[in-house]
Amino acid sequence: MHRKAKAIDVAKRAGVSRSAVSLVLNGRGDGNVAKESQDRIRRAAAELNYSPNAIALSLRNQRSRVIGVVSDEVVVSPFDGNIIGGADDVARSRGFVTVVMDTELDAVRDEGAVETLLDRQVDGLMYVTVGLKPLDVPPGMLRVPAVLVNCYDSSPVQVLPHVIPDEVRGGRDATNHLLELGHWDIALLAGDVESPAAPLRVTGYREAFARRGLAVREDRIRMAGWDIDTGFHGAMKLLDGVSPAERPTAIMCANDRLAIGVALAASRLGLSVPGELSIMGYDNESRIADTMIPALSTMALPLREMGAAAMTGLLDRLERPNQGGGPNYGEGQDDGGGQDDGGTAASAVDGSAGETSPGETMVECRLVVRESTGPVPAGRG
Amino acid sequence: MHRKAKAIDVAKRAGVSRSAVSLVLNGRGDGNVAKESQDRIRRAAAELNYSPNAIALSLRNQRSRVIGVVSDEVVVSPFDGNIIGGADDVARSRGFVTVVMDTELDAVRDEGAVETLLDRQVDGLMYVTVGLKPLDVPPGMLRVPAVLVNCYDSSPVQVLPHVIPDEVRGGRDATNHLLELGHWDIALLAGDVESPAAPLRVTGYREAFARRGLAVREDRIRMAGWDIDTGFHGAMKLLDGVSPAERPTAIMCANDRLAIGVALAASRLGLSVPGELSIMGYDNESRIADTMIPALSTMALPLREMGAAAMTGLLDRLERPNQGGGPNYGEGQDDGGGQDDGGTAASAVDGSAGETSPGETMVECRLVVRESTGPVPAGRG
DNA sequence: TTGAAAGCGGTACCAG
DNA sequence: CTGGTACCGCTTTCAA
Repeated sequence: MHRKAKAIDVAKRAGVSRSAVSLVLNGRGDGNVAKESQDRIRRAAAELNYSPNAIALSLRNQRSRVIGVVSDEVVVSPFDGNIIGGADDVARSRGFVTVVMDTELDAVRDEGAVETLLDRQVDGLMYVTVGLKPLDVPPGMLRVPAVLVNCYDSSPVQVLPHVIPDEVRGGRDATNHLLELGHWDIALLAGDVESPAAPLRVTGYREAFARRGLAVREDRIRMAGWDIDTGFHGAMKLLDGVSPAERPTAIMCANDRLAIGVALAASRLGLSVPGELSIMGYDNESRIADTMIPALSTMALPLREMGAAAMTGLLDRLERPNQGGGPNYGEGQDDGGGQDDGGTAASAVDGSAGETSPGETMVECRLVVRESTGPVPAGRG
Repeated sequence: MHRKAKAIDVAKRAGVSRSAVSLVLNGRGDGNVAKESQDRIRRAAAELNYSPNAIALSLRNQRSRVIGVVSDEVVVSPFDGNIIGGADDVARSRGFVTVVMDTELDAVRDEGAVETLLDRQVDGLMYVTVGLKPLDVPPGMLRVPAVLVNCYDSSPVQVLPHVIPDEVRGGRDATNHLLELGHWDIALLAGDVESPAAPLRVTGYREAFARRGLAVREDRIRMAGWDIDTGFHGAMKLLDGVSPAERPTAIMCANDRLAIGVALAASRLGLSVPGELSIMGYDNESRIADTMIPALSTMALPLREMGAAAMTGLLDRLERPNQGGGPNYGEGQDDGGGQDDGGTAASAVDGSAGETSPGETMVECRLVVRESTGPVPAGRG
């Protein structure tokens, strides 16, 4: 097992110069290199298993075809990994590679990660978070085209485009699903107030009621955290010792783990799901929602689509040179306005993504109906 | 916002040559550069916010201080991300960075990922899988020091060291925990046969019984998959319509989601946990095991420790040059033996990891006792 | 103590 | 159509 072949090795073997090798292997052989030489070069390259040294290439070309992905905890946490999957798909299909660095929620580390990536000449940067949240954008991110996914610039001036799920609509559609099944007494276990996603989903819930001219009972909305135990306790309060006529006929949860807690409570109380109680999840957590007993109806986050939309927009900006959105090379005076508007990063992904405001792309959540929701019990319609 | 400063900019600003800058910033200033110049250089560097271009550095030094991590699906799946977290911790503490590429289970892509990483001059490679499994090692991995985590070379000659959890011992310790609580009729929901982990955990279960001279009832062991629904159905078969004297007093599950299914079955049947039935999980899945109702006793996989042990071993090999284990540079004849024995990659991590065979490091799982296990019910001891 | 120059592996220009 | 050469940013050796 010898060291890797380099261009000069190929050149020697084919009896030509390095430059010829370069031209041919980059498809610029015709018109510059004799057909014969081309063949010999290609053959030699294949035999030596030659591939150009990406490092040297990056140095020479001043671009690396690498997109740096920094995440707050996408890698180590069980959630939202598919954002990176979706982003990586489109990156690869366009000849880029992504390298991921996870900061494990250490805010100091993200600046370091960005600098490291920048020092490695990444052509673009993408920041991905677990769960929707405002982000203190590391300053380095402004030096190359960049995009935020599942998060948004917490500063008043939004310089970077971002891609987020349409949580309001998600909450509304989830509620609508229940409304359409005849439920009107629908409790909402809504996560905690610190998370930006929770209130948005609540807004959607309210909108769904409002659009039908139905009043929402405020005591049906409970901030209940995000975990199984809080879902359980929330449900017990709603259901335990309450007469059938008084209890909600459906419980909508801000995530699937909450829904597990509710299901646990229901079965402890001997309530059948969805016969006596419908349960709606959120997130469509893989290996959870689909295999629950009963399988959870839920609202799927469009993770892959978000990643894909973000990467598509980023690469579009990258490959459309001198169109703004690129790094500020400092050549020429910074005339006028000053603030870069983020270019046109938005890109529709199979119809489910659309640009909603300059630099903001919202992607629709997808309703997944399984077994945990059903018609409102007789007598409560 | 101008383009990044380079060494020559620092040199100009400090009124010295590029070489002086390089020397000083690499700590080799004393004895080569006048104290005064040193100060000026350092000041200039700070003012310009200079950091060397890592690409140029890699090209020049032929080493990048980057470790490439390729995973089958660690990033996109909800599991085992902490292996990478643990690995990254030690890499950073030793001045390396890790870049992660996920193949999303596409066996073709892993070869490509390895080549991409190699072309980018990574100093070492680490392959991480979700769940213990044999691996067809991509040939490129043999070109630099490399290590396998949570997987092992499927070929007969094991050239690469690997770090895996001690599943047999985990199964044994879990079973022991139940045995110590007085249970002897312990059912085992054991995953599926295709996974290497499942049979190992079963082996541990058998060992625990054997060491106490207890016979295991074969009909108590069921291959039940890995998900909530299969756990539920498995438990229903064990418990539904079975008299208290006949049913197992504890169910041990091969993972935590199985345990959720069991808990669901128990509450549907009105069985209290752990009063009438103890439930034991495996994996200590975050946000699941700790928040279940009741909180799950489980066997924690030593994910961070595995990652840390693997990275420690890898870096040790890397920084101990010409000691075998490094890449074969092809200089000098390949004398004798031929097969690289993998060097001494094993490294103890706070006492819980030990080398068990050449190139194999096993890390102990950790028993986590919570609320779902308790003393055997009266009358069944 | 300092600066000039070579070279890491490529690409691209330019003279032959 | 071909080969020589400059250059990307940095480290390192060597001569002044």
